[in-house]
Amino acid sequence: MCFSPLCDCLARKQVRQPGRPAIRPLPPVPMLLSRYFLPILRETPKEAEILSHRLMLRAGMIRQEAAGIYAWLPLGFKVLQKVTQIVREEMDRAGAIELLMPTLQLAELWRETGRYDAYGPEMLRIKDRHERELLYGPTNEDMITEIFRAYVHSYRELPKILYHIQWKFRDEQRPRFGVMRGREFLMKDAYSFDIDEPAARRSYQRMFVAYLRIFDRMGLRAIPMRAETGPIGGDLSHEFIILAETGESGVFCDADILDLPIPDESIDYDADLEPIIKDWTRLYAATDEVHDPARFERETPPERRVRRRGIEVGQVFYFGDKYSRPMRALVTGSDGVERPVIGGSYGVGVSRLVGALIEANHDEAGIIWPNSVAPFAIGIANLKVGDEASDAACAKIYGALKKAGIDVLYDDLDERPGAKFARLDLIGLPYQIIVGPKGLAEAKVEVKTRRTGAREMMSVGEAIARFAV
RNA sequence: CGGGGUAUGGCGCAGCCUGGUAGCGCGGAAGUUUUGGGUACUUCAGGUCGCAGGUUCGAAUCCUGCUGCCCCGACCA
Repeated sequence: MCFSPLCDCLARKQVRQPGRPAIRPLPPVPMLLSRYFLPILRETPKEAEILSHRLMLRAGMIRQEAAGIYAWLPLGFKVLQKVTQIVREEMDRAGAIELLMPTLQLAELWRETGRYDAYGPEMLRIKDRHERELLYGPTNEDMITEIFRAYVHSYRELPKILYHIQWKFRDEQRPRFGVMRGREFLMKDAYSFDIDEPAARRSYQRMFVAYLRIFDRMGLRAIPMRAETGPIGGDLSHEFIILAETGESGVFCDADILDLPIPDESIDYDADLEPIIKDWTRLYAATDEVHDPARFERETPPERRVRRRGIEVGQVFYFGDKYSRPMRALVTGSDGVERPVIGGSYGVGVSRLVGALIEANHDEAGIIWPNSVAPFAIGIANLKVGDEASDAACAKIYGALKKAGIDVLYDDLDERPGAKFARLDLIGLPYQIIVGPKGLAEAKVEVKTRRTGAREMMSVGEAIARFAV
């Protein structure tokens, strides 16, 4: 089994081999609960309807500041960072290049594509002190195209995929479901630039495969579903949907999709990705918006027909010269002819993913984080603070795990055991090491796996060896 | 954007109909007690009752306007 702190294969392995510890300590910030900022709510705020929203509020992950606008408290922010980092690593692996564009954009830019007037009240418009019209970016096609055209003029510099992870604002008529449908949200948006349609198709495939890996690393089974392509047409648009009871859209797919293999980290993005895409798009998969019952029944045997609910966590699409033509983002081909660069864009709802992860991973007691995104990998509960043996055992375990570079939260508060159990279960750390006089009387501590509820008594040394490599 | 709710201490709520010094539970502080799944008790702190007007001797309560938030629909990463 792989224990390397630098290896990102662990989340997936853990999902497929439940019960085996796999810790991914990045970035490790060991913490004493007495020094942390973790405002747990015992009762559920009434405004929270959906489960992930309730749990995020109760676990002290977020605080609502306005409709659809949230402050990310330390625990929530840690998860958000871990999700962000996975997205970043997989984009980088696929050859995309990170930059950072501003949240505010000039209206003038959006007028070039006609989108300033077309976008509607969903776009937040602002004026500065000089009465210049600005907007809080709901997306960045216009700006990235502006950047691209300023510097790139030759096919020799292509292909390029640029991305950033930045806050967006869409003034939704009705924000709800906590971070799943906020007005302000964190999104990874990537943009590809190619000389022609076949090349653009290859960029699309790169992002498609990268998306399979991103969600897989978070322990999510995201199903690419053919989506509406808008005015440009073509067959190149997919939504990535994860199955969850509380999903917003109905989902219909072939059960076999759920077992398709995910390309591992050794994948060569420069190779032909067509076979992978074919595998993943061969079987029926559609949201209720584009669902074709007749075709579903024709192509999918009854026992493989899956009818569930799903949450959209990503979308990829090809848009050709929709922006490059009006904005005159032109590149010269090998034939010496200047033509609009061919583009696509690729979004992942990063902050939404945090909510979606909870929707897909919880029980009555609270959240159950997949290892790869857990805010802390392990929680240590000292059931009797002040008891010499308990304090010493906890200190030893905490010190060893900390030294091993593991993200560990040590509950050193002087509280009742019941409160500690309830809190640890609520915040959903994958493993709990429970230390108290009863166990220590037999020189044992208890290691509990949150997901399965399995408990195992072992010595302090064994508990440390279990997690620290 | 249509429809419906709601606004009282950090959180969850009662009080409003039938105006008369603002209450309960949780949480917080101090203490006693307890100690392996949210312990019990005592004491304490904490609220211009969303905002602005109006009616009245007197308004959380009645009237008018505004705002925030939530839910149901149509729309969206």
